[in-house]
Amino acid sequence: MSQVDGVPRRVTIGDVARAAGVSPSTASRALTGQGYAAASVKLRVLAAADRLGYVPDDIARSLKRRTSRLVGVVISDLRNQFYADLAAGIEQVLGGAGYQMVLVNDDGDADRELAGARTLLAMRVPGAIVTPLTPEAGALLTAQGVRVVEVDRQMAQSQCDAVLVDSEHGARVATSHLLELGHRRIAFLIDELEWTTGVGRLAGYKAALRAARVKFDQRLVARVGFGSGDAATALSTLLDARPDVTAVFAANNLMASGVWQELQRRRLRVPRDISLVAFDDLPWMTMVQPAVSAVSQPVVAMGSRAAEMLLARLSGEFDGPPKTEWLTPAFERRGSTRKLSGQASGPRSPA
Amino acid sequence: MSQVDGVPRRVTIGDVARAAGVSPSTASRALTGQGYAAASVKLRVLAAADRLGYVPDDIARSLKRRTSRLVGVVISDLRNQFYADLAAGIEQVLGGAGYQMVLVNDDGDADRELAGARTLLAMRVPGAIVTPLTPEAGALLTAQGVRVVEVDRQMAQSQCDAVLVDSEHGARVATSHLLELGHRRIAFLIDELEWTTGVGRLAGYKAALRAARVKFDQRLVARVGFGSGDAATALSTLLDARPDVTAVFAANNLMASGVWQELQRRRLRVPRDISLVAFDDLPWMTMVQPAVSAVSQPVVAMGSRAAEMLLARLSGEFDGPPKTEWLTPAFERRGSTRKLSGQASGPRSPA
DNA sequence: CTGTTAGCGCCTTCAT
DNA sequence: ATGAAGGCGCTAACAG
Repeated sequence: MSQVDGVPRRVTIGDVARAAGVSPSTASRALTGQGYAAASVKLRVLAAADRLGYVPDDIARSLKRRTSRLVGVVISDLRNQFYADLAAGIEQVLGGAGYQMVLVNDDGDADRELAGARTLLAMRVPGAIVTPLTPEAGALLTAQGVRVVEVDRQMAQSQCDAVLVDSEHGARVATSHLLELGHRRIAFLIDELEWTTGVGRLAGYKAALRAARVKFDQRLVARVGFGSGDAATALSTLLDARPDVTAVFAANNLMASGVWQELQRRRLRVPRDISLVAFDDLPWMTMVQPAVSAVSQPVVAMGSRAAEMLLARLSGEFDGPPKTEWLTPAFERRGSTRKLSGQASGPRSPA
Repeated sequence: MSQVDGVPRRVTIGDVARAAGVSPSTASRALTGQGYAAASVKLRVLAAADRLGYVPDDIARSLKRRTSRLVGVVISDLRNQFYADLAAGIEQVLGGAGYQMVLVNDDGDADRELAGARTLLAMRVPGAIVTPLTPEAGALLTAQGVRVVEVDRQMAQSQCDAVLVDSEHGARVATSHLLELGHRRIAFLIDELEWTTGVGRLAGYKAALRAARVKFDQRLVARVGFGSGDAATALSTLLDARPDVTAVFAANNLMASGVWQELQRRRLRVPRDISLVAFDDLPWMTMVQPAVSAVSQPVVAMGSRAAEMLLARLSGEFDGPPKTEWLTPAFERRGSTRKLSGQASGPRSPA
């Protein structure tokens, strides 16, 4: 009955069938509810299964059905709350539908992204949700029949569903806010311009300037590395070169954090000496004094929505051509932005 | 060759074998490296596999081997950075060893934890890492031969490995710090006293008081609900009842956040009017002014270590009785704590 | 409504 | 060193 090590052999559907006095197939039908099974028999089988502590083997089931109940989720950095929230939203919907989430972190590395895709392929996942780094990984999966939904950003070439936030809109609103307050020289910090996110945010910034008839100045745009201290350094350099800057737009939460630290280090008073807006709203932004005005993205909802779209694809309920959904971010005006005072063109007052 | 929908039938080891002119068994040996295979044959098989884009089917492989390369990770709340960091640490180690992480969020609900355990059982995971809510889930897994490692907290009855932070030590150091600064009436906010974490933190707090010969006052301990605003409310009630409180110990990052907000709302100046220490250090604690003194836990390392222990168990490399490892937290003294001024017994100055 | 048969894709004896 | 055969646990046809 049990093995030497004390772990009993797992009970199979055969055991249940025997205990209930039926064939394995009948047991299977009774258990899964697929196909015919007399009510009385069904009861007997269920009772036997319960009594024996039967747990169906998903592996065998998946092999037979040629697909699993696993959904791959490939994100860039779980330690960034943005991605964690995304994953949380995804997991919530997936779990509710009986699917499991296999989480792969690619650390922003395209090779790891591709390796992750290959792993998912080997696992025969029916679908995947990715924050894409390159078009390759998604293409590989799609080519093998895996349903893919891109979240947060979209790779131009990709031919799959996507759930995105309207970056352009968010950045435009935030920038317009600064412009309305009288700011004219607004530094724009961003760490990438390859994805729809970076491109969209810069486009929104520019669009707002254009609408306000303020000339775009390339030198106010700082392209920042991905390191944690890079934003602070970049801002430092920029502020030294351009003492006339009166506001900063940090294009994501990492930049915002670096900017905040640098402003503190320089003892610049926000918003008196300089105004700040961030794209992507995080809890710390309302804990600091003053709270940081930010473009708030519905991150968890974005994850949930992506999972819903994927599930609809998998169930066949939704079968049209690739669809892209846009979620609208909300601008949260808080204390870090204020009307530019009298000497609009004067340099910042030193600490 | 390919099906109507354009998705080619997946290439199996049989296809590879045929292309290489060998039998499936030989192809298997060549591909896995298990068993004999002539060098030349191996090369031919590998080439064929590569050419055909062969991806071994993990499901079939798992069925045969009766175990998968998936490790279950059950945590309480991915949106809490603590758990996200834990998961990140786990994923990093797991991924490096060719394992995948199935992430299950139980939302602090015992039923969901148990359901998650059952799912993992069905998936035939060889191991799981859990932040336990109850002993049941872990016991169920262990009983079925799944290797379980508990992280962060330990359920008394459990007979499995665990990686924990020394809560008692951390809380003692933080409390002693306050005592050394002259504080005598230190509020202690905690949301649970069922787990080793809560118990340990309270024990550390008490131990420090004892060492300083300060009488423990039960009325200074606020038992707080799990909601986001609960900590603020609880602190509010406590401060009203005890205007003589001069310092607050928030026993986790959620409490700390609630406390911070309440102190802000009351316009209490930290550390002048009241000192604050937190257990569990989060980024926002160094962004606010003053920065919050905190017991910093090696969260990512704890996750990594748990994964390492699990892998050692799975490989058979480690085979002794259950082992519990303790990681030591570090106290980060920052601006939120300061020496109690002259009128040590006077009430806080009103805002 | 039920049982028999077959096979998902792989690996692993066991012969050769 | 290689191939043939069998089976992991389950379920979908098919026959009854």
